[in-house]
Amino acid sequence: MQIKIDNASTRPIYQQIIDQIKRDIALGRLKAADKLPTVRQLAAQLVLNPNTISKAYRQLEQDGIIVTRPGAGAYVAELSSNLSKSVRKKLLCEQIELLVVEAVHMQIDARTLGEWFDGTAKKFKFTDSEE
Amino acid sequence: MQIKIDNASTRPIYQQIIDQIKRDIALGRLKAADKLPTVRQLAAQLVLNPNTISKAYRQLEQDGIIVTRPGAGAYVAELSSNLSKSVRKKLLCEQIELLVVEAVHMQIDARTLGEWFDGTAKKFKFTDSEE
DNA sequence: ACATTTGTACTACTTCATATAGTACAAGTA
DNA sequence: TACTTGTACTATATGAAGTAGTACAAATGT
Repeated sequence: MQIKIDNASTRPIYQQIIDQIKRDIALGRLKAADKLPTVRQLAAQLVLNPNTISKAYRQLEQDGIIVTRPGAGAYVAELSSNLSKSVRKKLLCEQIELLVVEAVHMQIDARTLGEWFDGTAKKFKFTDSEE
Repeated sequence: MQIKIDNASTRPIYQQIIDQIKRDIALGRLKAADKLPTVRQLAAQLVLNPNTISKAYRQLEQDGIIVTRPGAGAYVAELSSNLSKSVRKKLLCEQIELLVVEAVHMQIDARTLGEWFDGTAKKFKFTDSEE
């Protein structure tokens, strides 16, 4: 596990850990059933309090991203979502709006933003389209 | 000004105000030189402390989104960005990554996400492309 | 069976962001 | 001059974030 904490960031540490684990899974670097570092291992490696790692793992388990078992460890779960399609669309579109608003205020034109979007999306392992 | 505060949201109130003013500008509902509500007006309307509104306005002025003058009021500024293109790209692409990671974990395929992205972007008034 | 490892739960504490409350002031407006 | 407006300041209360330390139940390895 290669996780980097940016202490200058306003983003909470436990959230940065969540971000990077979810990112590694979405990139395909972590796959279902892969073992994650133990809470104490990762805490030692990042020089953080174990409670902070535990908080990140707890949140990831809550969201169905990983499975944890005391004594065994933490493992990547199968991709799944218990949310309805409409709720997922609502959540994502809210995030898309914030992104687009930022782009407009940065005076980035629509074509350029679209290119950056496509270029970024290309790196990730999406679920197959249902066609 | 039509601003709605979601008290159930984890997003700070002053940030919600910033979000919605930037959104209205990006949508074209607010244009350069338009007058914003006074701090005390908006505080009374939303039943909030004037300091909270002031914090939002201060942040917006800091980001060059609005111009404020004591005695006169707050006005929408011209669109501009003092950031280099590379910094803007970095900031936006980080936000795009977070969005795409969320989409992958929600099992939304690339084509669907692209459609939602285009559909949302279409509503906003982008800077013209330089072609 | 036993010792170890692992995630979890809990309390206590510090620090910082958020939000409110109230006052005061300088600049612009009428 | 009287009023409005954004700003600055102090003080206070609340909650999140992070650290520190202890304890416990479940899984593992021997």
